[in-house]
Amino acid sequence: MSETKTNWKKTLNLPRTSFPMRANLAQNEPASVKRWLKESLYDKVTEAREGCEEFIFHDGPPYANGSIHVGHLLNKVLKDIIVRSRLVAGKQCKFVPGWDCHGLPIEHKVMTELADSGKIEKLNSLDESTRRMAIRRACRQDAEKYIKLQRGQMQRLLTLADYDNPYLTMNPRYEQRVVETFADLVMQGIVFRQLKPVHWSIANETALAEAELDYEDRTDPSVFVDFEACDAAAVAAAFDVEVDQTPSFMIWTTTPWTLPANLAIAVHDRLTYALMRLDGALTVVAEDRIDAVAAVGETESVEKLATCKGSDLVGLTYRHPFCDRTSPVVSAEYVTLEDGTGLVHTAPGHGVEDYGTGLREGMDIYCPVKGDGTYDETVPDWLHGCSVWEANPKVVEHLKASGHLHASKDIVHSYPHDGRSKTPVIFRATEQWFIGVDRPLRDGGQTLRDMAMDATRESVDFVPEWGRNRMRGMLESRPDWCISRQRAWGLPIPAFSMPDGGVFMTAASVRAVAHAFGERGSDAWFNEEPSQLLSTYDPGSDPDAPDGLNLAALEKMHDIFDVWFESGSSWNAVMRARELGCPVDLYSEGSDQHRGWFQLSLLPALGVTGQSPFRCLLTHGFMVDRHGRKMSKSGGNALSVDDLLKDVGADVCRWWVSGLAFENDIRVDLELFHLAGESYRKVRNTIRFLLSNLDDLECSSAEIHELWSTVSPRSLEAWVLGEAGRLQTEVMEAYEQLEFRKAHLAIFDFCNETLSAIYCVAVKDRLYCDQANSERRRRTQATLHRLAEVLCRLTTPILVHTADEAWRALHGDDACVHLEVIQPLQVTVDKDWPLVMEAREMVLKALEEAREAGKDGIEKSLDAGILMPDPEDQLAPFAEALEAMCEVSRLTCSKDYSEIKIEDLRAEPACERSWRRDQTVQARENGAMLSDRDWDAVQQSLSDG
RNA sequence: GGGCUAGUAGCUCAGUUGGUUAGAGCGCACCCCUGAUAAGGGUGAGGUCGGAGGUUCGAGUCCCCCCUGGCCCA
Repeated sequence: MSETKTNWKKTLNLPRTSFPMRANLAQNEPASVKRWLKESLYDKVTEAREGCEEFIFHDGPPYANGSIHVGHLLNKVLKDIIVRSRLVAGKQCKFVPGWDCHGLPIEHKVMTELADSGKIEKLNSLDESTRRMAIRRACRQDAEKYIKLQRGQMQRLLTLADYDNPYLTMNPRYEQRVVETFADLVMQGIVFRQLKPVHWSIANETALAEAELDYEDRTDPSVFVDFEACDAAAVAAAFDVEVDQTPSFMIWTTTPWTLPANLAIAVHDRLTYALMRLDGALTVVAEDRIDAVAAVGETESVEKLATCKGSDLVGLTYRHPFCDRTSPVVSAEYVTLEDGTGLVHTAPGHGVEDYGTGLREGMDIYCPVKGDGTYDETVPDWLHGCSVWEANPKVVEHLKASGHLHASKDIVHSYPHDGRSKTPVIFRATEQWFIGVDRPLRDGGQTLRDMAMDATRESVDFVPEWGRNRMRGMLESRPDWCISRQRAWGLPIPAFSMPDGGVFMTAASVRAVAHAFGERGSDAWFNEEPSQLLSTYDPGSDPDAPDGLNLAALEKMHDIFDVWFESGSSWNAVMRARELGCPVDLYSEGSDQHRGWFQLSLLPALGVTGQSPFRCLLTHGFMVDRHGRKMSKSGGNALSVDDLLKDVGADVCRWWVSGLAFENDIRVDLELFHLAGESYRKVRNTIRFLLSNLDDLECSSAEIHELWSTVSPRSLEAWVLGEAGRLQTEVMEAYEQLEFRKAHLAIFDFCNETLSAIYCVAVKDRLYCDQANSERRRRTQATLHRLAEVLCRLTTPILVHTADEAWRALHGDDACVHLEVIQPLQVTVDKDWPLVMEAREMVLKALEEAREAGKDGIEKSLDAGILMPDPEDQLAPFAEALEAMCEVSRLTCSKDYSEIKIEDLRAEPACERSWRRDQTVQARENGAMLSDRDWDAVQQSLSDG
């Protein structure tokens, strides 16, 4: 029996293919990468699309530090899907990858390494320029190392980009463009220098941007301090009472170290304040804070003497508890009753709000704290040279001893920390460079903020749409942009100091330095004299040049640009410089870039060009672990990209990315990659089935086209090609709309349902059992061929390796699917197909019921015949197709049947070759039971040898 | 503390302007096939829609409050 079986097997056209079931992606993908690099695929594709409609995309630069993580994987793969989906749609889409190279993280790491290797002392013995150059050399090497590493990893993710010509923010030509962008802003009159409290990292002795801060819990002393009034009678008058001693104003602070810089007490005009007798002492606090203040001081007796409005207190003066000066009570809107005393300690040199009050009241922006976090000589002796953190307990002790301390208690609160050194930052007033968002531009008179609000109102698209509100909310309230840093690893701000203490920097002088940077790199700032840097500068033709300018007397200043200004100029330094197109059609990054790169690209572009650098912003969410918590390296819940690539391969990672609802949080877990692997395998096996039945198809492409394009509208082929056409439209639209998940699901459903569960099952019999070169089989093969091509082209943006592997199996090893463009697919399909599919569902259900009918149930569908009710004679023309789709031996349609009936055909003979029990089965001359079709096929294959 | 955002079957997600028994895929269970075979097919069981109120004849969908995440700020 088994021998006979084997014999029949030999006469069948069974599937055969070199396209393996197991993808072995980890092993095979690197070969694809190598081949594409060797063939210069990126250049080939951009050349092939020369002159086509363009889609302008711009890559935001990742920071050149460390190995890539899953976040990069998501970001880069999404971008690659965007680019490749435009390419397969027939558009030109260039992609220049970039890296952010300067900045604190690299410098901090390099400094740590230098310290660890004991070189830091030698470094500190060098003169300033030499020292900075030594640091810069080490930083550049470090950045280069990681660019190389990350580039390899990104290529391993099968991304297509101009990796031979990336943009690096540390390249001279890039630096030149950044400084030129700056020159334009200087020309607009919105760049200024100002003393201003900024977040200051004591550890790194630099001002920090918001983006460089981490908020962490910290324990600080929370103190309630009495400031003695100068004039008891004036206070008494404000409250309209008599007093027998000098009252105090009580303030509250969690930064006792800022008390030496106190220059005012702020109250709110409309709040009610009370004159209290607390355990015998006269004190002023907000009426609603009395209980809280009394409680924290463990006060034994509380007596309210009188009340007045805050406005009545304004103008009164008080004596500083340990500095020799008197200061005023002032009014401020931000005073609240949420905590403290309702009287706010104000130090204009140490707080943003205090600073605003100080400016308004004409106070000094007094800051006695030096860059290293210690006090200068303007404070009392006992604090000289003391660090602010040491000062906290000292100040508390001093206040206690002098009787000014009402209460002190440690509290835990959220406090800004330097993201890199993990040390707490302070607010400290320093001279910084700013780009003003509320200063009118010389051209047009609008402010950057107004322009940004206008641009984001309607001329920029947001995906998802809520990004608009988010970004506009940020723009509405953002402060002036502090663009200066006091570090070595960065692009110098080309400002010079003059002998009279003034600062020299005009649009023209900045352009001259930009030119020098473009020629010789920004290292020139450290290696060259001002006269060399300004060699192309002509004071005579610079209307902004100060009177009596003496170039020989200039000295270079030491600030560098905030790295965000560098990356925020990329629309100019890359897209305009390389004539790639600006405004750009799409920027796509994580949603944190609403405040980062998006906003900080928008502002300079508006200042320079008057318009937004992007037409659309796409954002994706952030990776969270399996419990929905944020990913952290230290938490040990981060997955390594290298491990993922070894484990599941890039195509599976890409398949996973394409299926994500990426605008929200993205749960990352190894198990999810394995699940993506299973669904990838489904797609792969479906393609494999198509390919494996094309092994013996030796028709020209014209013949194949003729075969599939002329199928009968009622044939299975017409149906499946119609479905494929729908799929192609749906997927291409989804790509266009940036809805990759939709494309992913459509492709999967098509493979899983339309092909695997329905079409492939239906055509197996004819593929395997029909004569190899019969018209019906060839037509089916032509259809499979077409389906395989459609699937390859549609999956090209996602399954980069697999689509190409299949394409090469189809068209030979010299072919490359990545040069392909989607082709229209049109075939006439009968309108009654929905009825047929409905009938199929009903038959399958009926067969299942027949199967479960007990131990005598019909278990194999080929043992069954179907009597199909067909009241309108609509199904009869599809009987052959329906029979094939249900895998039954016989299907008869008639208006005489009232419901689906299953015929038990087990008494009829089965064909030994096709296992079908069709009525033509009979004993043949060789003794075998075969159907007519199979008997013919056997004879044919024998005569063919 | 503020702005934006999310919370629907074990998992990933759909759920149109409020309207019949809340859908899909995966996974799971059971069955078939062994001529896609480390494959393929069929059937089925899973949900008080984060929680509490409210509006309405009717709410996953609208309003309010709360809880738990995420991003960005303070």
